[in-house]
Amino acid sequence: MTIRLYNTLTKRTEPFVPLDGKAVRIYSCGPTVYNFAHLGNLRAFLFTDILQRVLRVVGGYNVRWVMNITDVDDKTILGSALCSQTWLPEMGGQTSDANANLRLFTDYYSKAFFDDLAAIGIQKSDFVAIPRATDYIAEMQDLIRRIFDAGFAYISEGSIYFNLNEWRKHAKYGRLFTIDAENFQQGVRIDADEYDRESVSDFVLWKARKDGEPYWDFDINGVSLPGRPGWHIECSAMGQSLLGLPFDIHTGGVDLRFPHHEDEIAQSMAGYGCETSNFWCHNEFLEVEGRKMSKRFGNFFTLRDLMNRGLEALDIRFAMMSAQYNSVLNFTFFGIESAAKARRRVQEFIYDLHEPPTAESNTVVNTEELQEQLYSALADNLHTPKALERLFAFMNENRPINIAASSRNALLGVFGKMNDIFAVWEIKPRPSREIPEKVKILAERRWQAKKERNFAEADALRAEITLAGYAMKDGKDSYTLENI
RNA sequence: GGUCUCGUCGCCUAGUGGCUGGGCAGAGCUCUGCAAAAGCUCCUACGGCGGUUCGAAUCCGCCCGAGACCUCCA
Repeated sequence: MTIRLYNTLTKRTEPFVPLDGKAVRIYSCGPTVYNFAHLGNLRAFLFTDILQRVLRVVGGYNVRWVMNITDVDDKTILGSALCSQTWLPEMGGQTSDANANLRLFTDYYSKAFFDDLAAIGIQKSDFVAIPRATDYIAEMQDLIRRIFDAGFAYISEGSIYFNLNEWRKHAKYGRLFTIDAENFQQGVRIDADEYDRESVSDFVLWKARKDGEPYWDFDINGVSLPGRPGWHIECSAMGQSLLGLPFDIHTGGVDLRFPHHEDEIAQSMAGYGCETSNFWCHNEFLEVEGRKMSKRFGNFFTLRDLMNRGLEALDIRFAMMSAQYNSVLNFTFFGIESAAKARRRVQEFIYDLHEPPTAESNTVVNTEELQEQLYSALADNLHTPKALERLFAFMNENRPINIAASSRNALLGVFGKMNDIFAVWEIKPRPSREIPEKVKILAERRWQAKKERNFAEADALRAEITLAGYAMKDGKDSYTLENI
C-alpha cells in the first residue's frame, strides 16, 4: 500500500517511494546522552519506530534505519568534567584524561538509553546502525575539509565556522523553515558563545580546544586545530557514511528543523554536493498536563520517573499513539490510565479469540476489509488514532465469542499485523496463571462457605485471598482467580 | 517584534459542508450476600460574533483565548 507522509521540505503530504525503489533509508536524530531519556525524547523515538514499522508492515519495504547518538557536546562535556556535580559513582573513576571521562559518562547514559528503548518496545535489531558521534570524527573532519576547500568555511580563533553569507549566494538557506534574518531576535543565546564569528548567523563546524576538555587533533589547510566537532556536522557525516546521500527520510523533533536540520542540509550540499534527504519528517512536541514539559513546572518526567511511579512502559507507548505524531500531544496521568485500560481491552479481545468457539460462534468477519481500514489509516501519515478508532469500532461490533471459528485465524492475523506496528500486545492464548496451592484451597473453602451462606466466613477468606495477592471473582456456577 | 499552529462531550483524541467518530471517566440495567469482571443501554460536543449556503464543528472575516519556534531543548 502506498504510504503518504507529510514532508517538511515540500510542506505537503506526499506519496512515499524509496529513492532506489527497494529499501527505505531512514536517518533519525537520536539522543544527546547527558541524561536519562525524558518523555519528549520518547515521543521522537516512538514516532520513528512507528514510521519504520509502518513502512515495513504496511508498505512492505525493507528498511535501513540509523539513529545516531550524540556523545560530544557542551552538556556531555560539562557532565563529564572533573568535579562535575552530575558525575555518578556508577560511571567509574575519573582520570585526568578528559576524552576518557567523556566516554565513561556517555557510556553510562547510552546504556540507559538502550534500556529505555527496549522498555518502550523499540527493538535494537530494527536498526542497521546506532553510531556514536565520536566514532566518526575522521568523517566529520573530512567533510569540514571539503566545505573549507569549497570556500564556505573560515577559521577564526582556532575554530571553524560555516560562512552563511557566502553560502546564501549559492543556494537557498531556509528549506525547512522560513528564515527571516532581519527579524532574528538578537542577543538571547548569541552571547553564550565566546567564539568569534564573522556573522551572527554563522554556525560552528569545529570548536577550538579548551583547557581540560576533550579534544581531537585536526590538521586542515596546513594548520593544526585541536578541538571537537560542532553539533550539526555529526549528522551530516554519519548520514553520508552509513546510508549515503541523499537517503529517503530524515526524522527529528520540530525544534530541529532550524537550525540543526537546516544547517545539515547546507553542510552536506556545500561539502558533498548533494541533497541530504528526500523526505524530512518532524514530530511535534508533547505537553504534560497541558503545559510544556519543564522542570520549572514540575512536569518534567523521564521514563524512569514514570516507571518508578508504577506506570508500565508499554502503556506509555500506547498512550503516545493516541495522537498523531505531528500534532501536540497532551500527556496526562489520567491519559495513561485511559491508555492502560484501552490497551488491556484489546489484549483481552485477543485472548478471547484463542478460546474455543461455541455454538454461538457463527459471525463471519470480513477481515480483509478491517485490515484495509487499519492499513489505510496508518498509511495516511501514520494516523494511529484513526487506526485505533477503527479497531475499537470493530471490537464494539463484534464479540470474540460470536466470531466464527473460520474467521478467527484471519482475524488474529490482522491483530498480529497491528501488533507488528503498535507492539503493545501479545498474540497468544491467555496465559494460565500458576496459582499457589494455598490460595486454591482458600478459594475452595470460601466457595463452600458462600454456598452455605456463611458470609462472615466467606468474607474472612476473601480477605486472606486478597492478602495473598489474588482477586477471587465469583461467577454464576464457578469462580476465577486473578493476580492483583 | 517576526513566523506559525491550535481552540471538539468531564478528560484525551478523530473528522467529511448535510447522515449523532473512538478511548477513558460517568449514569442506568443484567448479575449480585459482599467484591469484581463481563454484557446491554445512555451520555449529541464542536471558543465568541458576523457572513456565505437550502444546510457549517467543517468555507470566509473579525474578535477572544492557548501554545510553539526565532542559533545547539525531541
